[in-house]
Amino acid sequence: MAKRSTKDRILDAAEALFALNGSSGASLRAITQLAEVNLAAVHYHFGSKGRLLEAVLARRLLPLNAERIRRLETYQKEAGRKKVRLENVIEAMVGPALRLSRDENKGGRIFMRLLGRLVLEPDARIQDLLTGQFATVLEKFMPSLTVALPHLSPEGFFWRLHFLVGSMAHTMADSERIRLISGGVCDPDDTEGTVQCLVTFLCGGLRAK
Amino acid sequence: MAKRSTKDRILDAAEALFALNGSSGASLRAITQLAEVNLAAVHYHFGSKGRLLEAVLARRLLPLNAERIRRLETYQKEAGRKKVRLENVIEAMVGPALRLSRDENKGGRIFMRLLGRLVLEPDARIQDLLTGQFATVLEKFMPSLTVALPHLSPEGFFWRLHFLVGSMAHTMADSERIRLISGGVCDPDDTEGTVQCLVTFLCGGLRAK
DNA sequence: AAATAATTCAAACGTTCGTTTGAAACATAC
DNA sequence: GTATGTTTCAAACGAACGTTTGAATTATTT
Repeated sequence: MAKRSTKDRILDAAEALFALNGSSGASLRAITQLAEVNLAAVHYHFGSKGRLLEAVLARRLLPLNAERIRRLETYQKEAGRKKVRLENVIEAMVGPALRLSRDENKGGRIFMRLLGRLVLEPDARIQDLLTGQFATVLEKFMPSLTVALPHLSPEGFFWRLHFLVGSMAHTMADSERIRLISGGVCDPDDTEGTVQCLVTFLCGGLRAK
Repeated sequence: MAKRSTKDRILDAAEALFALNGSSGASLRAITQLAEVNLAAVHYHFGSKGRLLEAVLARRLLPLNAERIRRLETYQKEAGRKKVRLENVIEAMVGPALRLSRDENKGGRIFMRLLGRLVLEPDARIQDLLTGQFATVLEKFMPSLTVALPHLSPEGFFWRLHFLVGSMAHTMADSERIRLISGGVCDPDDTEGTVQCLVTFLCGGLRAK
Protein backbone atom coordinates (compact mmCIF):
# COMPACT_ATOMS: atom_id res chain seq x y z
CA MET A 1 0.00 0.00 0.00
CA ALA A 2 1.60 3.18 -1.22
CA LYS A 3 1.19 5.75 1.54
CA ARG A 4 -0.16 9.08 0.39
CA SER A 5 1.59 12.34 1.20
CA THR A 6 1.03 14.23 4.41
CA LYS A 7 -0.73 16.99 2.53
CA ASP A 8 -3.19 14.61 0.90
CA ARG A 9 -3.87 12.74 4.10
CA ILE A 10 -4.70 16.01 5.81
CA LEU A 11 -6.99 17.05 2.97
CA ASP A 12 -8.86 13.76 3.07
CA ALA A 13 -9.31 13.81 6.83
CA ALA A 14 -10.31 17.48 6.82
CA GLU A 15 -12.85 16.87 4.08
CA ALA A 16 -14.41 14.05 6.07
CA LEU A 17 -14.60 15.84 9.39
CA PHE A 18 -15.58 19.24 8.02
CA ALA A 19 -18.42 17.50 6.18
CA LEU A 20 -19.53 15.57 9.24
CA ASN A 21 -19.24 18.20 11.94
CA GLY A 22 -19.05 21.52 10.13
CA SER A 23 -16.16 23.88 9.81
CA SER A 24 -16.26 24.96 13.44
CA GLY A 25 -17.32 21.58 14.79
CA ALA A 26 -14.30 19.77 13.39
CA SER A 27 -11.10 20.40 15.35
CA LEU A 28 -7.60 20.33 13.95
CA ARG A 29 -6.73 17.81 16.62
CA ALA A 30 -9.39 15.42 15.37
CA ILE A 31 -8.36 16.00 11.77
CA THR A 32 -4.65 15.40 12.35
CA GLN A 33 -5.42 12.36 14.47
CA LEU A 34 -7.56 10.84 11.70
CA ALA A 35 -4.85 11.67 9.16
CA GLU A 36 -2.19 10.15 11.43
CA VAL A 37 -0.19 13.32 11.19
CA ASN A 38 1.31 15.76 13.65
CA LEU A 39 -0.89 18.62 14.80
CA ALA A 40 1.53 21.28 13.58
CA ALA A 41 1.58 19.82 10.07
CA VAL A 42 -1.63 21.65 9.21
CA HIS A 43 -0.05 25.03 9.81
CA TYR A 44 3.15 24.03 8.10
CA HIS A 45 1.40 22.94 4.91
CA PHE A 46 -1.67 25.19 4.84
CA GLY A 47 -1.04 28.10 7.20
CA SER A 48 -4.31 28.06 9.12
CA LYS A 49 -7.56 26.20 9.59
CA GLY A 50 -9.38 28.55 7.25
CA ARG A 51 -6.93 28.08 4.43
CA LEU A 52 -7.10 24.34 4.91
CA LEU A 53 -10.84 24.53 4.30
CA GLU A 54 -10.25 26.57 1.15
CA ALA A 55 -7.78 23.97 -0.10
CA VAL A 56 -10.29 21.18 0.55
CA LEU A 57 -12.86 23.07 -1.50
CA ALA A 58 -10.62 24.00 -4.40
CA ARG A 59 -9.34 20.44 -4.82
CA ARG A 60 -12.74 19.18 -5.96
CA LEU A 61 -14.65 22.27 -7.06
CA LEU A 62 -12.31 23.37 -9.83
CA PRO A 63 -12.28 20.00 -11.66
CA LEU A 64 -16.03 19.61 -11.18
CA ASN A 65 -16.91 22.92 -12.79
CA ALA A 66 -14.44 22.33 -15.59
CA GLU A 67 -16.21 19.03 -16.29
CA ARG A 68 -19.61 20.75 -16.35
CA ILE A 69 -18.45 23.24 -18.94
CA ARG A 70 -16.70 20.58 -21.01
CA ARG A 71 -19.90 18.55 -21.06
CA LEU A 72 -22.03 21.50 -22.12
CA GLU A 73 -19.63 22.25 -24.94
CA THR A 74 -19.88 18.66 -26.12
CA TYR A 75 -23.67 18.96 -26.32
CA GLN A 76 -23.30 22.28 -28.13
CA LYS A 77 -21.03 20.71 -30.71
CA GLU A 78 -23.49 17.83 -31.16
CA ALA A 79 -26.35 20.24 -31.75
CA GLY A 80 -24.45 22.21 -34.35
CA ARG A 81 -26.36 25.39 -35.10
CA LYS A 82 -29.61 23.98 -33.67
CA LYS A 83 -30.36 24.76 -30.05
CA VAL A 84 -29.29 22.32 -27.39
CA ARG A 85 -32.12 20.30 -25.84
CA LEU A 86 -33.06 21.47 -22.35
CA GLU A 87 -32.56 17.94 -21.03
CA ASN A 88 -28.95 18.04 -22.19
CA VAL A 89 -28.23 21.46 -20.72
CA ILE A 90 -29.58 20.37 -17.37
CA GLU A 91 -27.70 17.08 -17.54
CA ALA A 92 -24.46 18.97 -18.10
CA MET A 93 -25.23 21.04 -15.04
CA VAL A 94 -26.35 18.41 -12.54
CA GLY A 95 -24.91 15.20 -13.99
CA PRO A 96 -21.22 15.74 -13.24
CA ALA A 97 -22.00 16.96 -9.73
CA LEU A 98 -24.27 14.07 -8.95
CA ARG A 99 -21.84 11.53 -10.35
CA LEU A 100 -19.08 13.01 -8.24
CA SER A 101 -21.37 12.90 -5.22
CA ARG A 102 -21.84 9.17 -5.77
CA ASP A 103 -18.23 8.26 -6.50
CA GLU A 104 -16.87 6.62 -3.39
CA ASN A 105 -13.33 6.42 -4.76
CA LYS A 106 -13.07 10.16 -5.11
CA GLY A 107 -14.70 10.76 -1.76
CA GLY A 108 -17.34 12.78 -3.54
CA ARG A 109 -20.16 11.76 -1.25
CA ILE A 110 -18.36 13.35 1.63
CA PHE A 111 -17.42 16.43 -0.35
CA MET A 112 -20.98 17.14 -1.41
CA ARG A 113 -22.14 17.00 2.15
CA LEU A 114 -19.51 19.55 2.98
CA LEU A 115 -20.65 21.74 0.13
CA GLY A 116 -24.20 21.60 1.42
CA ARG A 117 -23.01 22.78 4.80
CA LEU A 118 -20.89 25.62 3.47
CA VAL A 119 -23.68 27.24 1.50
CA LEU A 120 -25.03 28.73 4.72
CA GLU A 121 -21.67 29.51 6.29
CA PRO A 122 -21.21 33.26 6.90
CA ASP A 123 -17.44 33.28 6.35
CA ALA A 124 -16.74 35.80 3.60
CA ARG A 125 -13.77 33.94 2.12
CA ILE A 126 -15.86 30.82 1.64
CA GLN A 127 -18.86 32.69 0.26
CA ASP A 128 -16.75 34.55 -2.27
CA LEU A 129 -15.14 31.32 -3.39
CA LEU A 130 -18.49 29.55 -3.81
CA THR A 131 -20.39 32.35 -5.53
CA GLY A 132 -17.41 33.08 -7.75
CA GLN A 133 -17.30 29.48 -8.92
CA PHE A 134 -21.06 29.39 -9.47
CA ALA A 135 -20.94 32.64 -11.43
CA THR A 136 -18.29 31.20 -13.75
CA VAL A 137 -20.44 28.17 -14.49
CA LEU A 138 -23.64 30.16 -14.87
CA GLU A 139 -21.99 32.52 -17.34
CA LYS A 140 -21.20 29.60 -19.64
CA PHE A 141 -24.67 28.10 -19.28
CA MET A 142 -26.69 31.29 -19.67
CA PRO A 143 -26.93 31.36 -23.49
CA SER A 144 -28.07 27.75 -23.84
CA LEU A 145 -30.49 28.11 -20.96
CA THR A 146 -32.20 31.26 -22.19
CA VAL A 147 -32.56 29.79 -25.66
CA ALA A 148 -34.07 26.60 -24.26
CA LEU A 149 -36.47 28.50 -21.99
CA PRO A 150 -37.85 31.34 -24.12
CA HIS A 151 -41.20 31.39 -22.29
CA LEU A 152 -39.71 32.62 -19.02
CA SER A 153 -39.37 36.23 -17.95
CA PRO A 154 -35.99 37.16 -16.49
CA GLU A 155 -37.55 37.04 -13.05
CA GLY A 156 -39.10 33.65 -13.58
CA PHE A 157 -35.87 32.42 -15.10
CA PHE A 158 -33.75 33.20 -12.07
CA TRP A 159 -36.30 31.90 -9.61
CA ARG A 160 -36.41 28.55 -11.34
CA LEU A 161 -32.66 28.42 -11.45
CA HIS A 162 -32.76 28.98 -7.71
CA PHE A 163 -35.19 26.09 -7.21
CA LEU A 164 -33.01 23.92 -9.44
CA VAL A 165 -29.98 24.58 -7.28
CA GLY A 166 -31.99 23.64 -4.20
CA SER A 167 -33.10 20.27 -5.55
CA MET A 168 -29.66 19.51 -6.85
CA ALA A 169 -27.84 20.50 -3.66
CA HIS A 170 -30.24 18.60 -1.45
CA THR A 171 -30.00 15.46 -3.54
CA MET A 172 -26.22 15.53 -3.55
CA ALA A 173 -25.63 16.56 0.03
CA ASP A 174 -27.92 14.12 1.78
CA SER A 175 -27.87 10.93 -0.21
CA GLU A 176 -29.06 8.58 2.50
CA ARG A 177 -32.13 10.49 3.65
CA ILE A 178 -34.14 9.43 0.60
CA ARG A 179 -33.60 5.79 1.53
CA LEU A 180 -35.00 6.49 4.97
CA ILE A 181 -38.08 8.50 4.05
CA SER A 182 -38.96 6.22 1.15
CA GLY A 183 -38.74 3.16 3.38
CA GLY A 184 -36.06 1.66 1.15
CA VAL A 185 -38.00 2.09 -2.09
CA CYS A 186 -35.47 4.57 -3.52
CA ASP A 187 -31.81 3.69 -3.97
CA PRO A 188 -29.47 6.69 -4.06
CA ASP A 189 -26.65 4.41 -5.20
CA ASP A 190 -28.37 4.03 -8.56
CA THR A 191 -26.56 7.07 -9.86
CA GLU A 192 -27.76 7.16 -13.46
CA GLY A 193 -31.33 6.47 -12.40
CA THR A 194 -31.13 9.36 -9.99
CA VAL A 195 -29.67 11.65 -12.65
CA GLN A 196 -32.45 10.77 -15.07
CA CYS A 197 -35.15 11.23 -12.45
CA LEU A 198 -33.71 14.57 -11.36
CA VAL A 199 -33.33 15.85 -14.92
CA THR A 200 -36.92 14.90 -15.69
CA PHE A 201 -38.18 16.67 -12.59
CA LEU A 202 -36.13 19.79 -13.23
CA CYS A 203 -37.07 20.07 -16.91
CA GLY A 204 -40.72 19.65 -15.98
CA GLY A 205 -40.44 22.40 -13.43
CA LEU A 206 -38.51 24.70 -15.74
CA ARG A 207 -40.97 24.27 -18.60
CA ALA A 208 -44.10 24.66 -16.45
CA LYS A 209 -46.72 27.28 -17.30
CA MET B 1 -41.70 48.67 25.86
CA ALA B 2 -42.68 45.56 27.74
CA LYS B 3 -39.52 43.55 28.34
CA ARG B 4 -39.78 39.93 27.37
CA SER B 5 -38.91 37.16 29.78
CA THR B 6 -35.40 35.84 30.23
CA LYS B 7 -36.40 32.56 28.65
CA ASP B 8 -37.73 34.24 25.52
CA ARG B 9 -34.77 36.55 25.20
CA ILE B 10 -32.44 33.55 25.34
CA LEU B 11 -34.50 31.70 22.73
CA ASP B 12 -34.42 34.68 20.36
CA ALA B 13 -30.70 35.24 20.73
CA ALA B 14 -29.95 31.53 20.41
CA GLU B 15 -32.06 31.27 17.28
CA ALA B 16 -30.21 34.16 15.70
CA LEU B 17 -26.70 32.99 16.53
CA PHE B 18 -27.31 29.30 15.90
CA ALA B 19 -28.66 30.28 12.48
CA LEU B 20 -25.75 32.54 11.70
CA ASN B 21 -22.84 30.50 13.00
CA GLY B 22 -24.15 26.97 13.39
CA SER B 23 -24.81 25.03 16.54
CA SER B 24 -21.13 24.61 17.37
CA GLY B 25 -20.07 27.99 16.04
CA ALA B 26 -22.37 29.93 18.35
CA SER B 27 -21.14 30.11 21.94
CA LEU B 28 -23.33 30.43 25.00
CA ARG B 29 -21.32 33.48 25.95
CA ALA B 30 -22.24 35.22 22.70
CA ILE B 31 -25.87 34.14 23.06
CA THR B 32 -26.27 35.34 26.63
CA GLN B 33 -24.49 38.57 25.79
CA LEU B 34 -26.87 39.25 22.90
CA ALA B 35 -29.83 38.36 25.11
CA GLU B 36 -28.47 40.63 27.87
CA VAL B 37 -28.73 37.78 30.31
CA ASN B 38 -26.35 36.07 32.69
CA LEU B 39 -24.32 33.17 31.32
CA ALA B 40 -25.67 30.71 33.88
CA ALA B 41 -29.29 31.51 32.94
CA VAL B 42 -29.09 29.11 30.01
CA HIS B 43 -28.39 26.16 32.26
CA TYR B 44 -30.93 27.28 34.79
CA HIS B 45 -33.75 27.51 32.25
CA PHE B 46 -32.78 24.88 29.69
CA GLY B 47 -30.24 22.57 31.32
CA SER B 48 -27.63 22.47 28.55
CA LYS B 49 -26.69 23.92 25.19
CA GLY B 50 -28.17 20.95 23.37
CA ARG B 51 -31.53 21.24 25.07
CA LEU B 52 -31.56 24.95 24.32
CA LEU B 53 -31.24 24.13 20.63
CA GLU B 54 -34.09 21.66 20.89
CA ALA B 55 -36.25 24.31 22.54
CA VAL B 56 -35.45 26.79 19.78
CA LEU B 57 -36.54 24.24 17.21
CA ALA B 58 -39.71 23.12 18.93
CA ARG B 59 -40.92 26.68 19.45
CA ARG B 60 -41.41 27.24 15.73
CA LEU B 61 -41.59 23.78 14.20
CA LEU B 62 -44.63 22.53 16.08
CA PRO B 63 -46.90 25.49 15.15
CA LEU B 64 -45.60 25.44 11.57
CA ASN B 65 -46.47 21.80 10.98
CA ALA B 66 -49.82 22.24 12.67
CA GLU B 67 -50.56 25.07 10.25
CA ARG B 68 -49.60 22.92 7.26
CA ILE B 69 -52.00 20.18 8.29
CA ARG B 70 -54.77 22.66 9.08
CA ARG B 71 -54.38 24.18 5.64
CA LEU B 72 -54.48 20.81 3.89
CA GLU B 73 -57.64 19.91 5.76
CA THR B 74 -59.23 23.17 4.64
CA TYR B 75 -58.51 22.31 1.02
CA GLN B 76 -59.86 18.80 1.57
CA LYS B 77 -63.10 20.21 2.96
CA GLU B 78 -63.37 22.57 -0.01
CA ALA B 79 -62.94 19.72 -2.47
CA GLY B 80 -65.61 17.61 -0.81
CA ARG B 81 -65.39 14.12 -2.26
CA LYS B 82 -63.49 15.28 -5.31
CA LYS B 83 -59.73 15.05 -5.19
CA VAL B 84 -57.74 18.08 -4.02
CA ARG B 85 -55.89 19.91 -6.79
CA LEU B 86 -52.16 19.27 -6.78
CA GLU B 87 -51.52 23.01 -6.65
CA ASN B 88 -53.45 23.21 -3.40
CA VAL B 89 -51.71 20.24 -1.80
CA ILE B 90 -48.33 21.73 -2.60
CA GLU B 91 -49.40 25.15 -1.42
CA ALA B 92 -50.42 23.67 1.93
CA MET B 93 -46.99 22.08 2.18
CA VAL B 94 -44.71 24.95 1.15
CA GLY B 95 -46.90 28.01 1.67
CA PRO B 96 -46.94 28.13 5.48
CA ALA B 97 -43.22 27.45 5.67
CA LEU B 98 -42.37 30.10 3.12
CA ARG B 99 -44.63 32.65 4.73
CA LEU B 100 -43.03 31.97 8.08
CA SER B 101 -39.61 32.29 6.48
CA ARG B 102 -40.56 35.77 5.27
CA ASP B 103 -42.25 37.00 8.42
CA GLU B 104 -39.85 39.38 10.10
CA ASN B 105 -42.01 39.78 13.18
CA LYS B 106 -41.84 36.12 13.99
CA GLY B 107 -38.17 35.94 13.24
CA GLY B 108 -38.95 33.27 10.69
CA ARG B 109 -36.25 34.31 8.27
CA ILE B 110 -33.66 33.51 10.86
CA PHE B 111 -35.32 30.28 11.89
CA MET B 112 -35.42 28.91 8.38
CA ARG B 113 -31.75 29.52 7.96
CA LEU B 114 -31.19 27.54 11.13
CA LEU B 115 -33.36 24.74 9.82
CA GLY B 116 -31.30 24.62 6.64
CA ARG B 117 -28.17 24.22 8.69
CA LEU B 118 -29.54 21.54 10.97
CA VAL B 119 -30.56 19.21 8.17
CA LEU B 120 -26.93 18.14 7.78
CA GLU B 121 -26.10 18.13 11.48
CA PRO B 122 -25.09 14.66 12.71
CA ASP B 123 -26.47 15.07 16.24
CA ALA B 124 -28.93 12.22 16.79
CA ARG B 125 -31.30 14.19 19.03
CA ILE B 126 -31.72 16.84 16.34
CA GLN B 127 -32.10 14.35 13.51
CA ASP B 128 -34.75 12.39 15.35
CA LEU B 129 -36.66 15.57 16.09
CA LEU B 130 -36.55 16.74 12.46
CA THR B 131 -37.36 13.43 10.77
CA GLY B 132 -40.07 12.75 13.32
CA GLN B 133 -41.73 16.06 12.55
CA PHE B 134 -41.41 15.51 8.81
CA ALA B 135 -42.86 12.02 9.09
CA THR B 136 -45.89 13.39 10.91
CA VAL B 137 -46.54 15.91 8.16
CA LEU B 138 -45.89 13.44 5.35
CA GLU B 139 -48.32 10.94 6.85
CA LYS B 140 -51.12 13.49 6.63
CA PHE B 141 -50.20 14.54 3.09
CA MET B 142 -49.67 11.08 1.62
CA PRO B 143 -53.27 10.28 0.63
CA SER B 144 -53.86 13.59 -1.18
CA LEU B 145 -50.47 13.42 -2.86
CA THR B 146 -50.80 9.89 -4.20
CA VAL B 147 -54.28 10.65 -5.51
CA ALA B 148 -53.02 13.81 -7.22
CA LEU B 149 -50.03 12.02 -8.76
CA PRO B 150 -51.35 8.69 -10.03
CA HIS B 151 -48.81 8.50 -12.86
CA LEU B 152 -45.84 8.07 -10.53
CA SER B 153 -44.38 4.80 -9.34
CA PRO B 154 -43.63 4.63 -5.61
CA GLU B 155 -39.97 5.14 -6.42
CA GLY B 156 -40.59 8.14 -8.63
CA PHE B 157 -42.98 9.53 -6.06
CA PHE B 158 -40.44 9.59 -3.25
CA TRP B 159 -37.67 10.94 -5.43
CA ARG B 160 -39.77 13.86 -6.49
CA LEU B 161 -40.78 14.51 -2.92
CA HIS B 162 -37.08 14.62 -2.16
CA PHE B 163 -36.44 17.16 -4.91
CA LEU B 164 -39.39 19.21 -3.66
CA VAL B 165 -37.92 19.36 -0.18
CA GLY B 166 -34.63 20.54 -1.64
CA SER B 167 -36.15 23.42 -3.59
CA MET B 168 -38.29 24.42 -0.66
CA ALA B 169 -35.52 24.28 1.90
CA HIS B 170 -33.09 26.17 -0.28
CA THR B 171 -35.61 28.91 -1.03
CA MET B 172 -36.48 29.35 2.61
CA ALA B 173 -33.03 29.07 4.10
CA ASP B 174 -31.16 31.42 1.83
CA SER B 175 -33.53 34.19 0.90
CA GLU B 176 -30.99 36.80 -0.09
CA ARG B 177 -28.92 34.71 -2.48
CA ILE B 178 -31.52 34.94 -5.22
CA ARG B 179 -31.27 38.71 -5.15
CA LEU B 180 -27.54 38.45 -5.66
CA ILE B 181 -27.41 35.89 -8.47
CA SER B 182 -30.34 37.48 -10.31
CA GLY B 183 -28.69 40.88 -10.17
CA GLY B 184 -31.68 42.33 -8.31
CA VAL B 185 -34.28 41.06 -10.78
CA CYS B 186 -35.89 38.75 -8.21
CA ASP B 187 -37.29 40.04 -4.94
CA PRO B 188 -37.49 37.42 -2.17
CA ASP B 189 -39.58 39.84 -0.08
CA ASP B 190 -42.48 39.39 -2.50
CA THR B 191 -43.71 36.44 -0.50
CA GLU B 192 -46.87 35.56 -2.38
CA GLY B 193 -45.12 35.91 -5.72
CA THR B 194 -42.44 33.54 -4.52
CA VAL B 195 -45.01 31.04 -3.26
CA GLN B 196 -46.82 31.09 -6.58
CA CYS B 197 -43.60 30.72 -8.56
CA LEU B 198 -42.41 27.87 -6.37
CA VAL B 199 -45.74 26.03 -6.51
CA THR B 200 -45.77 26.32 -10.31
CA PHE B 201 -42.26 24.97 -10.56
CA LEU B 202 -42.90 22.10 -8.16
CA CYS B 203 -46.17 21.07 -9.77
CA GLY B 204 -44.51 21.11 -13.17
CA GLY B 205 -41.73 18.92 -11.87
CA LEU B 206 -44.08 16.55 -10.09
CA ARG B 207 -46.31 16.12 -13.11
CA ALA B 208 -43.48 15.69 -15.62
CA LYS B 209 -43.41 12.64 -17.88
C1' DA C 1 30.62 12.84 3.96
C1' DA C 2 29.41 17.33 5.01
C1' DA C 3 26.16 21.04 4.41
C1' DT C 4 21.79 22.75 3.41
C1' DA C 5 16.98 22.60 2.99
C1' DA C 6 12.46 20.53 3.98
C1' DT C 7 9.60 18.22 7.05
C1' DT C 8 8.04 16.24 11.43
C1' DC C 9 7.66 16.28 16.24
C1' DA C 10 6.45 17.04 21.42
C1' DA C 11 5.42 20.64 24.17
C1' DA C 12 3.60 24.73 25.40
C1' DC C 13 1.22 29.33 24.44
C1' DG C 14 -2.93 32.16 25.59
C1' DT C 15 -8.09 31.86 24.65
C1' DT C 16 -12.37 30.36 24.70
C1' DC C 17 -15.49 26.78 25.53
C1' DG C 18 -19.70 24.43 28.32
C1' DT C 19 -20.69 23.79 32.83
C1' DT C 20 -20.90 24.27 37.96
C1' DT C 21 -21.12 26.68 42.28
C1' DG C 22 -22.83 29.32 46.15
C1' DA C 23 -24.15 33.53 47.47
C1' DA C 24 -27.07 37.72 46.37
C1' DA C 25 -31.43 39.59 44.72
C1' DC C 26 -36.12 39.15 43.99
C1' DA C 27 -40.77 37.45 44.42
C1' DT C 28 -44.47 35.45 46.94
C1' DA C 29 -46.47 33.50 50.92
C1' DC C 30 -47.72 33.55 55.81
C1' DG D 1 -41.82 41.23 58.65
C1' DT D 2 -40.19 37.02 58.53
C1' DA D 3 -39.88 32.79 55.87
C1' DT D 4 -39.87 30.25 51.52
C1' DG D 5 -39.20 29.44 46.92
C1' DT D 6 -37.57 31.34 42.45
C1' DT D 7 -34.44 33.69 39.64
C1' DT D 8 -30.05 36.17 38.79
C1' DC D 9 -25.31 36.96 39.41
C1' DA D 10 -19.95 36.99 39.48
C1' DA D 11 -16.54 33.82 39.67
C1' DA D 12 -14.34 29.83 38.85
C1' DC D 13 -13.79 24.87 37.02
C1' DG D 14 -11.34 21.68 33.85
C1' DA D 15 -11.21 20.69 29.08
C1' DA D 16 -10.51 21.67 24.37
C1' DC D 17 -9.47 24.99 21.01
C1' DG D 18 -6.13 27.27 17.11
C1' DT D 19 -1.63 28.57 16.90
C1' DT D 20 3.46 29.02 17.79
C1' DT D 21 8.03 27.44 18.87
C1' DG D 22 12.47 25.29 18.53
C1' DA D 23 14.64 21.18 18.41
C1' DA D 24 14.84 16.52 16.12
C1' DT D 25 14.50 14.08 12.05
C1' DT D 26 14.55 13.18 7.15
C1' DA D 27 15.60 14.42 2.35
C1' DT D 28 18.32 16.80 -0.98
C1' DT D 29 22.34 18.85 -2.73
C1' DT D 30 27.33 19.68 -3.03
